[in-house]
Amino acid sequence: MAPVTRFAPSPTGFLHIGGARTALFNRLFARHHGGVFRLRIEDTDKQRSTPEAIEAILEGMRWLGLDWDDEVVFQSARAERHREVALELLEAGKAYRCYATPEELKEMRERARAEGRPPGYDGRWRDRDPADAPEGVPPVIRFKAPREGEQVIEDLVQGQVTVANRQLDDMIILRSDGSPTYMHSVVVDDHDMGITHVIRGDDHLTNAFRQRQLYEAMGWPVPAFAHIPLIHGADGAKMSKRHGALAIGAYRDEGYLPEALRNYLLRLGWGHGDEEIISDAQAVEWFDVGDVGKNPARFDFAKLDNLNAHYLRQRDDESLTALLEVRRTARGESGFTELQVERLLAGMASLKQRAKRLDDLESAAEVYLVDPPIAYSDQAKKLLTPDALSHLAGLRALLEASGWEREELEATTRQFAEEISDPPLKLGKVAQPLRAAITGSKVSPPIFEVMEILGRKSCLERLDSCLNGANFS
RNA sequence: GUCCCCAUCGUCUAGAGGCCUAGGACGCCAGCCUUUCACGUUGGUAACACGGGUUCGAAUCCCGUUGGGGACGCCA
Repeated sequence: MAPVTRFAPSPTGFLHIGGARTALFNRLFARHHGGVFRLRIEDTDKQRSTPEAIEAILEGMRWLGLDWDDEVVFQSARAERHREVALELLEAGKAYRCYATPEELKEMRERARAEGRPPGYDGRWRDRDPADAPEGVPPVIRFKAPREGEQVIEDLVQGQVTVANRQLDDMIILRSDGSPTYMHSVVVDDHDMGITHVIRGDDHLTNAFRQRQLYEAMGWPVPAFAHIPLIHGADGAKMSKRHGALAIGAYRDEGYLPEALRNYLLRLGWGHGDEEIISDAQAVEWFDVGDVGKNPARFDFAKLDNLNAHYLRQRDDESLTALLEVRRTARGESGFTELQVERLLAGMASLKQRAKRLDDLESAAEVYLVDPPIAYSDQAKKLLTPDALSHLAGLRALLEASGWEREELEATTRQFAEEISDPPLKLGKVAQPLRAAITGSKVSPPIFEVMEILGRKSCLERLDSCLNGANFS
């Protein structure tokens, strides 16, 4: 039977990096086994769920390239069905009404803790006569969990994990307002959606035991579980949603490519021999959830950057130019002119070799985007000593008559430095100030390439403005 | 407090009793390439948490210690 997996985020925050990895693994597992990957939005908490968050999650999934099958299931739309199952359990004597007040519950927990017992509900309404029900108190419905024995889960990642039933209390499946709780909805939905493999974060492991009890009470087949370890921050602390730039959109904004993030996330907790650069097709072919490690991984931006740089170099120049334009218009600035596009396309090959992220690429691309007079960095100014400026003045005269292919430009500059200049100079002595004058920066792509792309007119303009106006020393 | 899980270079990992004087990648350091920066390339640094077993032999199996993490809501 082909497996059916699902990613089931709750829209109380944005899609974060841990959720993205969970979704990735679910998708890869399904694709690998020729199964189905579904998406369910767990929006049963009406107070905290927002339409913005739902949209952000869907957008994050799409951006990351995590396409899902079938329609998105909204848990809130299924409340009636959840209630129906809860009532069925009540009818069958596998659940009961409980009238305990929040104060009583709190006290129970405190006492249990003080006495060294597992904290939780003590079952005081479990076998009580319904006639004892207090007037006017709406009850919750609790699941009558087995008290003896144990729950054994054969987790695909964690291995066999056992918990004694006495550790688990009678959980609420229907709130006093009649709405279903998460623990209950998940089981009903996973069953109804035909989920065969529940792949989710390690933080749900203990939930699995309770959920297993419910499956059994309903006589439903228990799905396979795979609880994958959580991602930790660089400091080893857990990566909470509050930890700053962790929403998936933040990675996009900082200039990470979805394929780089996918590759990075895949290698967190999973490996395939010595493979580091793994294409989507290879990922589908190689990935199996059983190979996921049990130890939590720390998030390392340096490695992500390295992967991102790799995929940046891999991208074609057109798509990179388009990406740059999108970033720009997203800030409310105008798109590129024809000339700018022409220059970017010509220069992209060496530009992308120098960038780790799109924002690096963007600032490196500035050379081709600004009009003179250009701004000079402090380091560029340092390069433009009186001596250097006089060299540039000499070079300018030769440039006037030089061919403008990069090789010709280099030959001209070399000729000036090594033959005309007295005493002779090393190429760098002239090329560096030239770079500063043309680009306003100490670093850039090969200067003769930049000059070729910029064209004669623009370069001489920049040179003149540097030579005339400026006093850099 | 109760229960559960984890433990190989700084980080991600390979390793399923001899192939391990522990491999790869990122980072870091150095060399080469070079008009800068990068790319590329060559080399280097660096780990089996600790203590007991089991075994002819343990990073790999068992137990304990320590250290990390997670779960214990009418949240999901």
